[in-house]
Amino acid sequence: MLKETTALVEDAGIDEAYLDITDVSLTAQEVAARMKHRIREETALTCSIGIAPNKLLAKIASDMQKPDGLTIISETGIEERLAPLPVRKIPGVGPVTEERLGHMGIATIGQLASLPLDRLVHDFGHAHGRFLYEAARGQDDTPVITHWEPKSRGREITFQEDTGDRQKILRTLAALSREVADEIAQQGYQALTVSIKVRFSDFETHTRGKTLDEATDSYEALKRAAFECLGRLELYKKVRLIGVRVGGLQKSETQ
DNA sequence: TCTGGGGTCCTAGGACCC
DNA sequence: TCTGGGGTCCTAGGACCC
Repeated sequence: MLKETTALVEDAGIDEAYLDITDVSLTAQEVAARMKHRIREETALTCSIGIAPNKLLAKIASDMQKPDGLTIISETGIEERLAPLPVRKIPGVGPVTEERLGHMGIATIGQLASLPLDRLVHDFGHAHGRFLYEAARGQDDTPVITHWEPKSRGREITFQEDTGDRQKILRTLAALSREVADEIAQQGYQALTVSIKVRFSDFETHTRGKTLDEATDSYEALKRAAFECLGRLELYKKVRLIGVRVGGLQKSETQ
């Protein structure tokens, strides 16, 4: 349905999307009204829409009036609109970053915008520091992405009861490997890396990974690598969760 | 708030090569 | 032989998003 408006749609999860309506002849308000109408008609659900010059601001805007909202952030006065909002309103600022900023006396986006770039890069690393600096100013030049290739595929499962039963863990790991192998094979991918994840009953989490000699979608090969990874972890506590993930996905050349 | 499952991206250290 | 710098790959862990 969204594509009737523009082909530039980025799928952002099961119930979110970004639309680039730069070249749509309707006004943003008209687009929003039509979308709300159609969504209500077809699903009986409301939705919240944010309209802004970029994705970051559109996302923030969409969150500003939650159910059934429509919020527009225009080119002018962006920093003034953002300044009073809590830093947590920035998508990409989670509980950890919020807490760290809090210790620095930074609670709002306006306060964040007062910090120099080098301070943020020093404290948060190159990418995240720069991201925070730009986000505080409402800057975001990332495009609406209409298509991308998957980078990894995984399966994980939490045991009904924490377990120390190694055979059970191995059986589960094999089953998960089977599911992952089948899925990538069916989707026409081969994987170059395999990693496993183990979470203990106290939530302590460890991963082990291995890069293969060549990409594969073979269950046996992926399972073997997963087992080898597990062998490099000492299971000294009961296990709550086990997972397998394959990465370095490449399109299979066969057919 | 927690703590289920599927993802992405980043960082840091070490190995290795030129 | 020693020293150094830069680049890339691998691995483990963590933050964050839906």
